[in-house]
Amino acid sequence: MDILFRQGECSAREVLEAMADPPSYSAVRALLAKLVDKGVAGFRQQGKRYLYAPTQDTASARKSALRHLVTTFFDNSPAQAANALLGMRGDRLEADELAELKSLVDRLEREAEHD
Amino acid sequence: MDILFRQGECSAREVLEAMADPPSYSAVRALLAKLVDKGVAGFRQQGKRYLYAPTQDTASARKSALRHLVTTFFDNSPAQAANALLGMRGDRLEADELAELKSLVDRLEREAEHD
DNA sequence: CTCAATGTGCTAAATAATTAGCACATGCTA
DNA sequence: TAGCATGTGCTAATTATTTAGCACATTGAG
Repeated sequence: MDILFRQGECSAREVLEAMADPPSYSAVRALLAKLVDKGVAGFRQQGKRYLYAPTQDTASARKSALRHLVTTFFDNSPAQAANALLGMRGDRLEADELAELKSLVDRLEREAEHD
Repeated sequence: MDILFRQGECSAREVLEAMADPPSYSAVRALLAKLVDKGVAGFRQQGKRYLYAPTQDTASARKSALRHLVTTFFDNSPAQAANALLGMRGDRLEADELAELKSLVDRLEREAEHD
């Protein structure tokens, strides 16, 4: 599923190639079929091949992944998690993203005072 | 593993009880034994029972979980992820956490100008 | 002490996942 | 057109996981 979310629509072979420690092609096909009949993935036919994609929309998948991570590793504190996140270096930090973050923090601060 | 990280050291039965859709007790025992011999979990004996815990330290487990999430869902942009995180409502947002966040954002801002 | 609860070690059977590999269809190139 | 690469549908066999349940040890209550 992670691969489908990261890469978007992809074929059985593409999923296989994206896997860290790939099983056989047959196993990947069986797995994708299982995801489909569990309902978490869907597919469409393009030419001769099937392209698989998650059924859940990205926004809600993101939200539940975040919630899970915050629950598991950060004792239900999103702020603590955000803190750790901003400490990750070496990745893109665009100016507009920063500005947005700043205004978010400001807003949260005002809301906190408000209580 | 998530359960071990969330709850810390726990017994086979506790793991079973914490599982969303629990298999049999035997299956949990087999699973924990497998985690141990894969090296990702360890255990110590307390009285008659075994308490299992992750071998990886919390800090690095957090870091790799974050990295994985950012890669999978946020196109490698920690700022975007932090943004989404701060948008999660209904959880603890302590004043000191906010202050820390604010100073972090400020620091990142200065570093950005610096380039 | 005696008994019940709870834990581990173990095993054998059932169930599920993975694998290799076939037939057959489609797209591409020579 | 013919040949090859790549795709699906399918099956049978191997391998892994899950299960129930046994014997036995330890803990705690009465």
